[in-house]
Amino acid sequence: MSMPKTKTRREKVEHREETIIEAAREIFNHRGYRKTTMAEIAKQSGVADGTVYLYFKNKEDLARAVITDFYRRLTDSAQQRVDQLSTTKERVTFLARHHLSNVMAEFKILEMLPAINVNMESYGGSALFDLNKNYVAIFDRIAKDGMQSGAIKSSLTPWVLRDIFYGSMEYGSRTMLLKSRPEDIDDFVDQLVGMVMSSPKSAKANLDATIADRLELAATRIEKATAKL
Amino acid sequence: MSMPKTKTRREKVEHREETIIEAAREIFNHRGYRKTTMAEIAKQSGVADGTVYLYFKNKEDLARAVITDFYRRLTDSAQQRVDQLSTTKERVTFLARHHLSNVMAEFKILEMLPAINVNMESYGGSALFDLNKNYVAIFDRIAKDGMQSGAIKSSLTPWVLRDIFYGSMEYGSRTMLLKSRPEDIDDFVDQLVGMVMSSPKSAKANLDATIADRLELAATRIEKATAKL
Amino acid sequence: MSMPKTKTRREKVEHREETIIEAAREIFNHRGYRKTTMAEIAKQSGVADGTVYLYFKNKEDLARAVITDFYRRLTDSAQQRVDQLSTTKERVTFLARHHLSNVMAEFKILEMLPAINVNMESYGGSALFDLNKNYVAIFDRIAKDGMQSGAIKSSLTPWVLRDIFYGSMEYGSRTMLLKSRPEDIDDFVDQLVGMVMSSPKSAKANLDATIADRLELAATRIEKATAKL
Amino acid sequence: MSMPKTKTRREKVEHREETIIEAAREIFNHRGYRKTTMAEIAKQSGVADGTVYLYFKNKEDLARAVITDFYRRLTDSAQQRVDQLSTTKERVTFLARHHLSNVMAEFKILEMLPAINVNMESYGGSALFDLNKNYVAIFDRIAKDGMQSGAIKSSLTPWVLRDIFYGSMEYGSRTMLLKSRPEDIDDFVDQLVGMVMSSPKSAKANLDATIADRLELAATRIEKATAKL
DNA sequence: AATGAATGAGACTTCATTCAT
DNA sequence: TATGAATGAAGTCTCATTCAT
Repeated sequence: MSMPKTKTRREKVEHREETIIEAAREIFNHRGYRKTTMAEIAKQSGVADGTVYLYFKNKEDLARAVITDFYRRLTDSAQQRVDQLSTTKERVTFLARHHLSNVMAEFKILEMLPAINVNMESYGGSALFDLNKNYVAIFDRIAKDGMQSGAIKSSLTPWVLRDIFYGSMEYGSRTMLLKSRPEDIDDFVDQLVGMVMSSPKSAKANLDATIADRLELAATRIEKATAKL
Repeated sequence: MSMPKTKTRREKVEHREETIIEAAREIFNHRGYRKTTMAEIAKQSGVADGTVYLYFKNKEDLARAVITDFYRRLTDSAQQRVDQLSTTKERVTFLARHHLSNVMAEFKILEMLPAINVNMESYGGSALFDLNKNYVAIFDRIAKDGMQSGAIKSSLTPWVLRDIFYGSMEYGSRTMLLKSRPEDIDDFVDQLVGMVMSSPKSAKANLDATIADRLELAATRIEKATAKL
Repeated sequence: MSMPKTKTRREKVEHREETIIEAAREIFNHRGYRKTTMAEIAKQSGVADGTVYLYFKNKEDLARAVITDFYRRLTDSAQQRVDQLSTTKERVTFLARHHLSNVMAEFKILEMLPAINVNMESYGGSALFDLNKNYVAIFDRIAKDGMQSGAIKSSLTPWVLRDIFYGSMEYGSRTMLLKSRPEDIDDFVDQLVGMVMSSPKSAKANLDATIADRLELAATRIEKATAKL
Repeated sequence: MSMPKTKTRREKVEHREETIIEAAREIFNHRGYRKTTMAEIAKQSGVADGTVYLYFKNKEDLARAVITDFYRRLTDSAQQRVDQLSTTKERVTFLARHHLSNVMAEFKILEMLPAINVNMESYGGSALFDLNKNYVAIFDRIAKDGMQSGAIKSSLTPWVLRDIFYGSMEYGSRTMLLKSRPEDIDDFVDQLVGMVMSSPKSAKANLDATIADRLELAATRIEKATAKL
C-alpha cells in the first residue's frame, strides 16, 4: 500500500508476510481459530488463497506465527519501557498495566494456544514455550531485583510469584472484559501490585497507632463512667 | 467408566446420557475439541452415531454438557467438603488443592471454552457463566466470612481476590503440568493460601481492632447505664 | 378422541388409520413430500413413530394412501352430485367447479405424485393410475352422453377432450392460487365450459348429423328387409 | 453432451458450469430430484464432489439452474422459429409441437418444481416465475395478434386461453408418455390448435353440405327400398 | 512468486425404519 | 397392538491444501 518503490525483493517478501500476519491476527481475534478460514485471511490480506501457503506451511503454522508476533511485540515494548523506569514498584505497575491492556485487546489470540498445541508434552520444548519464557523473564528480572532490595516479598518462590502475577491478570482480564468498566483496571492493577510488593512498615505502624488510640479512648470512657459508681 | 460390567441393558439405557458424557469427556480431554469427532465419541460410548444426536443437539452442545457436568461435580464435591471444615485456612487450603487437582486432571475440558464461546458478549448471560459463578461463590462465601473474622486480608476487593485466587491456579496448573513435579503442588498451594490469608502480624492487628470494637461497645453501654444514675 | 366406547376393534383400527391419513394429508399439504418427516406425522396423529409403520409400509406407501383417499373422496362427492344434475352443461360446470375447489385446497397432495412415482412405466398399471382413471371416468361419461345429444363438441377425440378439460384446470389452479382473486374461478369455469360445449350453431349441425345417422341406419334396415322380398 | 471430444483442458474449464448443468439435467431427468445425489452428478460431470459447490450453492440451487437453463433454451428456440413463421395458425401449431416435444423429452425436469418451491407465495416473485412468464409471453404475443386479425377466438380472456393452451399440453404430455404412441401427438396438436383458432366459416359450410348430402342419400335409399313394397 | 480453481477427505447431521420391551 | 429409543446408511456440505498455469 504505502510501500516505497525502492524496496528490495527481500523487503517486499517480508512486507507481505507481515501483511498476512496482520490480517490473520485481526480475523483470529474476532472469530477464534476454529471459525476462521484460510480463504478469509487470504482475502483480507489481498492475496490469493495459495499465496498464504508460500509463507506459512499450514493454518496452525500461521496461527503460531501470529502468536509469535504477538509475544515479540509484547516483549519488546515491555522491555523497552521497563528499562526507563527506576523503581521496582513503577516497573511492576507498568508491566501489569501493559500486560493487561495488550491481552485484553487481543485476548482471543492467546486463546488459540490450546487449539494448536495438541499435547502438553510437546509444548515444553516448542518455540512458543521459549517465547513465553522470554517474555515472563522480564518480570522475573524485576522480581529478582525487587526481592534483593526488599521491595518485593521474598516469602514467595519466584515461579509461584510469577504464576500469581500473570495468572491473576489472565483471569482478571476476562472478568473485566465481561464487566467492561475501565476504572476496574486501575483498581485491579493497584491491588495486584500491592499484593506483590512488601507491605510498607509505616502502614502497619499507622494501623497499630490507630488501634492503640481507640483502646486508650475506650479505657478512658470506661474509667469515667465507672467512677460514678 | 465407573460403571460395573454387570449392568443390565435397562440400566445401561437409563445411564446413556451419562455414558455419552463420560466418553466425550475422555476423548475431548485427550484430543481437544477440534480433533475430536462425533464418530469417535459414539464408538467410545458404544452407541450408533445418530444416537448421540438424540441426547445432544450437536457437537457444541455436547461439549457444553461435558463442561456443565464438570462444573457441577466440581461444585458439589467442593461444597460438601468445605462444610465439614471449620477454620478459614483449612477451607481455603482444601479448596485450592481440590481445584488444582481437578483442573489439572481435566484441563483440556476447560480449554474447550474458547472454542465453543464465539464472543465474550454472549457468554455473559449464558448457562456456563452461571455455572462458573455458582462455583466460585463457594470461595466468595469463605472469603467473606474470613474477612469478617480477620483471617483473610480485607485490603482486597472481593472480586479481585477471587480473580487472583483462581487465576493463579489456572496459570499455575499449566506450569505444573509442564514440570510434572507433584511436590510443587503443595508448595504452590501453601504460598497461594499464605498470600490470601492475613499475615500473622496483621492478624494480630485485626484481633486488636476487634477488641477495640468490643471495648468501645462496652464503654457506650456503661455510659448509657451510668447516665441514668 | 370423540370416539364412542362401543367401537369394535376393527372400527378402532380403521379410525386410527384415518387419523394418520388426515394428519399426513395436512402436513404433506403444507410442507410437501420431501420436507415432511414421519416423526411429524406421528406426532400430529397422536401416535408413536413406530405405530405409523403398523398401518403403512413406509413413507411412500403413506403418501400413496393419502392420494388414494383424496381421489376417493373426490370421485365419490363428484359422482353423487353429478347424478342429481340433469343437463350436460350443469354437470360439466359442476364438475369443473368441484375439481378446481378441491385441487386448489390440496394442490400439494397431487404435487407429490412425481416424488413417489419413480418412472412413468410403472405408473401405467399402478393402483393410483386406476384411481385417476376411475375419477376422470365421470367426465368421460358426461362427455359421451353430451356428444351423442349434441351438447358437447364431437369434433374432439374423447381423450383429448378430457386432457384439455383437466389439464386446463391443473394449470389454471396454479395461476389462480398465485393471483388469489376468487372471482377468477367463475370466469375460468365459464370459459372452460364454453369451450367444451358445442356452440349453438354447431349444436344444430350436430343434431342434423344425428338425424342423418338415424336415417342411414333406417335405410340400411329397410334395404336388408326388402332385399328378402 | 454436444461437446466435441477434442476440447482442451482450458476449454473444458470454461464450460465447467455448463458441463455440470448438463450432467445434472440428465440424472435429474432419470431419477427425479429426490433420488439424485450430488455425488452422482459430480461423477457424471467428471469433477470432484466439492467442485459442484464452487458453482452452485447447494442441491436446490443446482436444480434451479437446470430448470432455468431448460426454460432459456425453450424460450430461445421457440422465439427464433416463431419469428420465421407468418400465419397465426403456423405459429400456434409450431409452438404446441415444440412445447410438447421438449416437455416430453425432459418432463421430470419440470416435475422438480414442487420439490424446490416450498410455498406458492414465495414463487410469485422468484426468478423461476419470471422465467416462466417470459416463456409464455411468446404465446401471449401470438394470441394477441391472432385475436386482432380474427384468427384466434376472441371470446376467451387472454390468461384463460394461455392456461388452457399450456395446461392441456402438460396434462396431455403425461397421457401420451403413458401410451407412447407418437402419432397421438399430431392428433393432439391438431385438436388443440383447432380449439384455439376461430372456426373457419367454410368448415361449418362444408359440414352442413356433407350432412345435406347424407340426408339426401339416405332418403334416396329409403325411397328405393320402399318402392319394392 | 503468485494465482485460484479444483480437490476430496471427512465432518456433521438427518431421518426412515427397526425391534426389544 | 403400541411404543419410542436406537440405528446407521446416506446425504449434504466445508475447507485446508494442492498444483497446473
